[in-house]
Formats: sequence, C-alpha cells, structure tokens
Amino acid sequence: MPFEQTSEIQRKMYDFIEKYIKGEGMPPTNREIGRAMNIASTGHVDYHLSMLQKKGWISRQEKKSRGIKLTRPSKPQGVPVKGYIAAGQPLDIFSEAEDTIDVGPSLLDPDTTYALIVKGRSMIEDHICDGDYVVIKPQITCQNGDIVVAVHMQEGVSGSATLKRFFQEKEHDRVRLQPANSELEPILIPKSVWDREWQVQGKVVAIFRNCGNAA
Amino acid sequence: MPFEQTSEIQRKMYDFIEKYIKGEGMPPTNREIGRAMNIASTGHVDYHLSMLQKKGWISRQEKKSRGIKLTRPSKPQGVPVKGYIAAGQPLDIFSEAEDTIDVGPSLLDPDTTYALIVKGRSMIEDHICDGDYVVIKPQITCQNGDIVVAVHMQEGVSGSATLKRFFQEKEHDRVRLQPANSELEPILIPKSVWDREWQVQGKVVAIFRNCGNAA
DNA sequence: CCCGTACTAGAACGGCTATTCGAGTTAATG
DNA sequence: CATTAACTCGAATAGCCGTTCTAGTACGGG
Repeated sequence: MPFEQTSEIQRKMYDFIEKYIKGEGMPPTNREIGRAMNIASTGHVDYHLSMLQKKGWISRQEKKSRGIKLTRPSKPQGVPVKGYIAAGQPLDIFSEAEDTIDVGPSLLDPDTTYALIVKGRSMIEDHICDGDYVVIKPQITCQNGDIVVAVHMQEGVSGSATLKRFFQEKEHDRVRLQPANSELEPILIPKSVWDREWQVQGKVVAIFRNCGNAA
Repeated sequence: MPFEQTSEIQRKMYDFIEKYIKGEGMPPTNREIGRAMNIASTGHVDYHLSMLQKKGWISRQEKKSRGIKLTRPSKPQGVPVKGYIAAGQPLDIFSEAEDTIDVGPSLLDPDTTYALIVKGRSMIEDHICDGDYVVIKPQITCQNGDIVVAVHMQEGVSGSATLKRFFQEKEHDRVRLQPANSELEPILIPKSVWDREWQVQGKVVAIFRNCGNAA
C-alpha cells in the first residue's frame, strides 16, 4: 500500500474514538481504546494515537485524561433559516432569521451555510416543493445546471431573490434562469444586464422536507 | 429564597460544566471545576455535584474520570441511517446502520427515530427521489394517505420492506399500498392477509436530499 | 442554647491515566 | 543478509482522578 499512509488499525481506532464520543459524550481514555481494540499495552495505544496526531486526524492535550479531539469534527451544525425564497416570481429578499435546521455532515461551513423556505412550485419538476427547506452554500460562481439563488439588484433597493437552475447561454450571450415547471417560462437576461443587475448568491446543496410529525 | 432549592453556586457550577463541554468537547474533572470556581477542596466539589445529581441536573458515572453528563442536553441528536428502503419492489429488509444524519428540532425521540435511503422511483410523484433520505418515526398505526414503511413478513424470513402510501379500503375489505408513480400498480392486500403477513413499521416525517457539495 | 441545614477546608486512599522505556516481532527493501 | 519501518508487548513512573473522612463555619428556628 504505497499511497496513503494510514493503516487499518489506525483508521479503526479513529472510528472507535468518533463513535465513543458520540455515544458517551466524552473522548475515551487510552485504556478504553486498548480494551475496545484488543490491544494489550497502553504504550501501544499511545503509539497509534501519536501516529494519528502526526497525520493530523486528532489533536491531544498533554497529560490530560481523555485529552483527544477530532480535528475534522463530523459534528453537523445547525444552519440558520433566513427566510423565504420564491420559486415562482422573484420575491422580496429574505427577511430575518427565525429558526435553524440541522443538516448532515456532508455540509460544511456551518458559519456561512444557511437555509431558505421555498415558496411556490416553479421547481416542482426537480422535486422541490412549496414549503421545502433548501440549504444554500454561498458562492458567486456556479456551473451550468446548478440550482442557485439568483438575486436581482435594483437601484438602491435591497433586491429580490428567486430559486432557479442556472444556464449560461454563450450562443445567445445571455443567462437563462430556468424554472423546473413546464408551465413557466425561463427568465432570460442579456449578459450585459446580468453583470449589472444580477448576482448568484449561492447554490442548493441539500433539501429538507418536514412531512409533519403528528400522530 | 424560599422556592427552588438550587443554590447560586450549584447553578454556576452547572453553567460551567455546560460551557466546558461546549468548549472542550468533554466534561471537566472535579478538580478543574474546583479551580474554575475557586473551590479549594475536591471533596467540596464532589459535594455540590452530588447535590446537582440528586436534583436531577446531571448524571455521573461512578469512578470514571470526567464522568458527568447533563441530563437535559440542549443539543439535538442525529438519527441513525439504517439502510435502504425500496420505493419500487419490496427490498430485503434494511441492512445494518452505516451513518447518521441530523434532523431538525421538530423531530423528537432521537432514540427511536431513524432514517432510510430511498431506492427506486416509485414515490417520484410525491417528490421523493432515488437516493433521498426519509426520516422514519416508528409506529404501527397510521392514517389513510400516510407514507409508511410497510414490512412483508414471510414465514420465518426477516421480511422485506417497501415505501408506499397507505390506504385502508373498507369497501373492498383490503389495504392498498399505493406508489406515487403512474407507471406502477398498487399492492392490494386482503385484510385477512394483511394482519397475518404485513406490518406498518413507521411513517415518514421528513425527507432529506443531498444535492452534492462540490464546487 | 441546641440542632439541623448548607456550605467549606484539608488530607488521605486506591485506582486510573498518560507517557516513557526497553525489548521483541513481522514484513518489505536493498 | 542487514536495514528499516510498522507494529506489539510488558513494565514502570509520576501524576491525576473520584471518593471518603474528619473537622469546621455560618445561619435560622425552636
């Protein structure tokens, strides 16, 4: 195995630590690790922990009992729900935060990621429904086909935002904001106007739908 | 102060423990608590911890270093992903857990709630896609129209599960498991067979879709 | 004044913890 | 074969940890 230098046992050890923290609410002691992994010697555990530390998987606080921290915490964080996003006509830009939802570990940057509540059915054919939460990762660039939050800046006004698929149509020198609803027409914006008046605020990285919890 | 019997210092101690856990990722030791609160004696700390425990604020694991847990954790919990659920043909019953996803605070009972990964497109018209996570709240009863996990028990075999809308058709004395895909036929089960061979395992309370996080 | 409750200090104990050291194994490389 | 890297064990050490014990202070009621 001449490429990545983290052995099987170290990976398993990391997994155990991760699970232990999740289950017990605190990191395990070296001895507990050894017991769980059938390692007879505490020095042995220390050795592998040093390796994990050197490779950057964990950090340790010297001499402190249970002094292990995961450097890539998989802990998912809540993201704030910033308001509503129009999937139909551009809606007034989202109002203030009112709640948070929790998203999976695949979504990073809990500091900047946020969520919006979808209004309307214009993305229905992409199976994004009225009332769904869309999780937005802020970015100003995007690729063709991405589902994005597009903001229309109008003179001085704070702007209005809409949820659409983004397509750059070079042959027509324009941007197409495409709803996923055959009853609706795309928004076509000449490139010159786009640069002045529009901006991509972020792209959709996840969708969350609450189906009701009532008995 | 003749009403609630938790003294100032104990309240402060609880706050410190809460903050310490938040900051350090593990509970503090008794001595660390003492240092932080200007308490000279470890026995003294132990005394107040016993009080907190007796009053139900914390729980402790005997003799275990940092063995303090908050009994009213404010943190929302993740739910385990138990495997795959067929939205088309009934699939072998879900395999073992492999991951967890985190869901919003609106979903309670993190102990019993779990998630499944949808396979197939039979619920596509309800905007549940292949690869979506469905969050399941276990319950054996459900109402007409609920989207449920229906398990088919066959002699001795562990069973197979499928995701469908549930309808009790009294006029035909049968149960209809209705896919949300006009190309597919419902599963019709006479009431007598239903009771013997089928069981509702839970209903869908939320849906989560990961749209990819790539740049 | 006595008594109970709440709190504080200090010391001591046995067990647990992290860390280090010396020594050994295995497998791959040159 | 010698060397190296990765891994394993057992033992030892110094210090940390939870817990318990004795002793004390302050306060409020009876």
